Amino acid sequence: MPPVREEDEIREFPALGPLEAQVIHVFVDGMKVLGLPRSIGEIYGMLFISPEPLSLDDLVERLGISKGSASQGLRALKGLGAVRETSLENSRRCHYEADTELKRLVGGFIREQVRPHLESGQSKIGKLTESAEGEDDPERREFYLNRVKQLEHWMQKGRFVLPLLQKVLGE
Amino acid sequence: MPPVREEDEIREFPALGPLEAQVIHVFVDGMKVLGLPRSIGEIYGMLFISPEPLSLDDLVERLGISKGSASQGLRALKGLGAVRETSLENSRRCHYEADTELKRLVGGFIREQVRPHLESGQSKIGKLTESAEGEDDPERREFYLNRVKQLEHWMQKGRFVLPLLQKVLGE
DNA sequence: TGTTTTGTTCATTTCATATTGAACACTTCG
DNA sequence: CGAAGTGTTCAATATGAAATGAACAAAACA
Repeated sequence: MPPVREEDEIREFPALGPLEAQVIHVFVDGMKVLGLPRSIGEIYGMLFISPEPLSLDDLVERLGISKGSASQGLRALKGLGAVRETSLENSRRCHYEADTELKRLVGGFIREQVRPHLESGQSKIGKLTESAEGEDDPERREFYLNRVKQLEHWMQKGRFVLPLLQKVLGE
Repeated sequence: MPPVREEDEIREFPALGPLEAQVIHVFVDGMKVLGLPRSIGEIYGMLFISPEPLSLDDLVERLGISKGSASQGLRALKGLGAVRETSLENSRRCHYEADTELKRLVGGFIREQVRPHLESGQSKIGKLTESAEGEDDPERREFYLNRVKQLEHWMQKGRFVLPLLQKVLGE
């Protein structure tokens, strides 16, 4: 497998300059770490490095993605509070710009991506105790109940740590 | 689409009791959030809820996964420090048990999954400034340099927050 | 009203990644 | 030594999530 040269990466976005392409790569990687699709990274990166607000069709052209992707990506980013709509005068299209307040971004991510999973885990764990109680062998039952306790303890830590994170990262 | 009943989920693991199946589901979901493959969640979950250490073939049988998956999954879990090898007497096979110390788990995850990405992002961002300097229009250049600064600032926060996380979650 | 612009939806396709399983290496035993 | 037991590797495959794009609304014009 030949190594990927930087030029190759940049040709990925024929409509963009090197800086824009590099920034977008950073965000694509970042979003991947957070479990978000690459198109969302591309869109946010594009808006982040654009001095002017961009319309949906701007994104479609510059990134070479479909209208569907752009639409869905923008919806998700709005949900995260990562993108602001601005109604530019002398155009009836909607234009978007990146919101760069870390506190808001972290908050949105936690609200949309972390909390739901924590809560569903929470409810799953709630049902575990009764399953453990059903074990006949007392030694095993003890072990199982301990493990369930452990899980509950971890969840507790999780709930404790989230607001802390928000506070620390809040500028 | 008919709703998934709990029985259906449990039939997924014919060799397991309800408690084991439920616990494994919790870990599969959890690992998915962290971006790790389901087989790793299954293996760790199985070990977590097993009172005795299990061999590779135990995992293959009980979870219904391939030897290849089990082997690779165990390797990854060892890398994360989430699994301990114990050499059981009267068996020459290697047996494994879950390590449940949260501090160790968080540390392993940060070391294996988070740090590498942070560092690659770091180096990418390092190269951005020169690209921004290349912009001719002074107003745009100013904007670009500000955004790059912003990125650097975020990275800094990230590096600052990780050890804090480890400390807070350390039992 | 009909037409154009703008954006959304969702069945299909594409693509990245996880999983498989057969071949392989290494031990241990007889 | 050969045979059986144990675990790894990796090319091929299966799977699931994301991207596509055509059909569809909804609004803005003329």
